[in-house]
Amino acid sequence: MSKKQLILETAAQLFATKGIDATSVQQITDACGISKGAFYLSFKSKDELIISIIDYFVKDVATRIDQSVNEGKSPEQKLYNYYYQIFSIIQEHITLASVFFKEHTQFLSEELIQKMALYDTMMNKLIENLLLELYPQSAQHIYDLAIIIKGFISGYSEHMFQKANAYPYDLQALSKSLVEKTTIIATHAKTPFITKEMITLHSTEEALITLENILQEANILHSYLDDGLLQDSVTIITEQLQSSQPRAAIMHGMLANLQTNPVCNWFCYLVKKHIEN
Amino acid sequence: MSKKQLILETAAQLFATKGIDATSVQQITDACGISKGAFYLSFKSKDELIISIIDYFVKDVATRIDQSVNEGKSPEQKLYNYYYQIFSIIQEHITLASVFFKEHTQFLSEELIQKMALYDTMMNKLIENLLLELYPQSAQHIYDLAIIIKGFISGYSEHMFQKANAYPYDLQALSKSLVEKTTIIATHAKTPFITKEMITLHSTEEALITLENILQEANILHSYLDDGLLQDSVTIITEQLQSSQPRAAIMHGMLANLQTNPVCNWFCYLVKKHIEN
DNA sequence: TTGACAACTGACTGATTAGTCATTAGTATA
DNA sequence: TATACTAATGACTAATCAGTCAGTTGTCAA
Repeated sequence: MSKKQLILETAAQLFATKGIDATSVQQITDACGISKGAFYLSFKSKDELIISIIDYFVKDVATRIDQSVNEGKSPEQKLYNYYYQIFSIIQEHITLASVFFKEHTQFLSEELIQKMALYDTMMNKLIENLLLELYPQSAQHIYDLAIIIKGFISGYSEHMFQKANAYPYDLQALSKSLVEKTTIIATHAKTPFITKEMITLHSTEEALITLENILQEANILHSYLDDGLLQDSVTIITEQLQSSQPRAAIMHGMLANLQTNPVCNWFCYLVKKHIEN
Repeated sequence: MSKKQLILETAAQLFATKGIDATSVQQITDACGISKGAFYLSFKSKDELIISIIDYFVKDVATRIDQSVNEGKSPEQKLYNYYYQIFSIIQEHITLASVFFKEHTQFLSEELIQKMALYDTMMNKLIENLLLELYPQSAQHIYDLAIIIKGFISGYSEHMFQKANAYPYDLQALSKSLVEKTTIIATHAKTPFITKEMITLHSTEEALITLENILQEANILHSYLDDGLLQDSVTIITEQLQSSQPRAAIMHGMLANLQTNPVCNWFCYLVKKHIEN
């Protein structure tokens, strides 16, 4: 393997595990067993390396997909090959792809990752309950449907990103069209792909609505407020929640106070859900 | 607005336009009209700020979606509200979202962006031709179908990322299942969303297969090779392409030489397409 | 063996940036 | 007005890192 290719592939590996900005040229050359100077004989700059890596993998992907599709005997088999080849490539480059397609993961703290997982679970539950309600006869499809719905959103939102300046999207028409498509799939699909074993055990939504978490959220909210009245309202809510007999009228009033400021929405939402239970 | 909230929202704006790493604390405080010290009275570190921003927006999104779904009178309307609310949020935070969901855009050179657009066009054309072949009766749906296919891929691949360690995916079953779902939508969908005016004019695939571009690719490939025989093969191909009468036997032999090394795939692919025309 | 040339090295430079802290400005109270 | 306290400042430090270049090593032809 040429030195240039060695650097490129080693760097791709490091970028995939540590992130791009967190990987210094020194670390790349160390991993290659060469000096820093040698690096600059192959690439003019770190930027050029990054661009080369992207270019390198995009070419590989494009070639393989095109070839694979052309090998299909029938149109249907071509479509099959297209899907199959793309997922094979993703599986092969899974770590690298995850960095280039969602670079942000690197600096998420362990705590935030857990929190995000909770939010995600919450949203999944929401959509799954909705699907069960809508298509009770397609219960075995709801995990596939949930993924497909997310896929719809991702596909059309990426299209929105690209056209951000051109046309204002007619969101009502889009939403209507996606409801139609969701229903079509729910009523006609035969073979679900996601099986029960493949589903992560859901961490319960309740983890978000513990007294402990609400008190923590109260602290966070407090630090965002500068209005003394609102700050006191938050404090009073925490006092009431911790007392043996929270008084409904006080809670109601305090929530009314907070509802004037959108920053408080999340906190109010949690408190209300907590009261309901 | 409290100082903390001011910093958070200003920083979110700056991150959205310049990227996270490229935005220094100094720039944030300048934009807020406060000193650097004041920043550290509100946030312990830049990392805490980043985490707070994510947390802040995730909470906002989760609250709004949940509320909006609950307002739906029927299950179907709830699904509609779900789609509608998500797209509204995306449209509202479009720049911020694009940074957090695909941070890499910041360091892409203008040249590479154009190249990527070409690759993208190439892949779109591939899938659009395929769809026309498969569903000639659904011609007015192919742009929606192309987006949906990308959405399927994005949805299931994200699921793969999460389960990377758990189960090896059965890619054949997945591909089969997606062919089925694609066909279901193609045959049953009534109202396309993407209209003709919304489609960007395609830059032609030919831009990739010009002699000029192939010569440039020859240079790139050359720099990745250390085997003299392969390097010479590349050189000979460029000579032949520039001569008035390229000799088929030579081209064929040189391509055979190169085909032994996967690094040459893309170059071979371009040269073959060029010869075909 | 010598000389010429290319490949390679790693200490060094200059620029940038996160985070600190001694000092100052502002404000409320007595 | 004097005092006490908090909020805010910005020059400074320490660390990192991309990129350079004077010098070294390896190679091959004469």
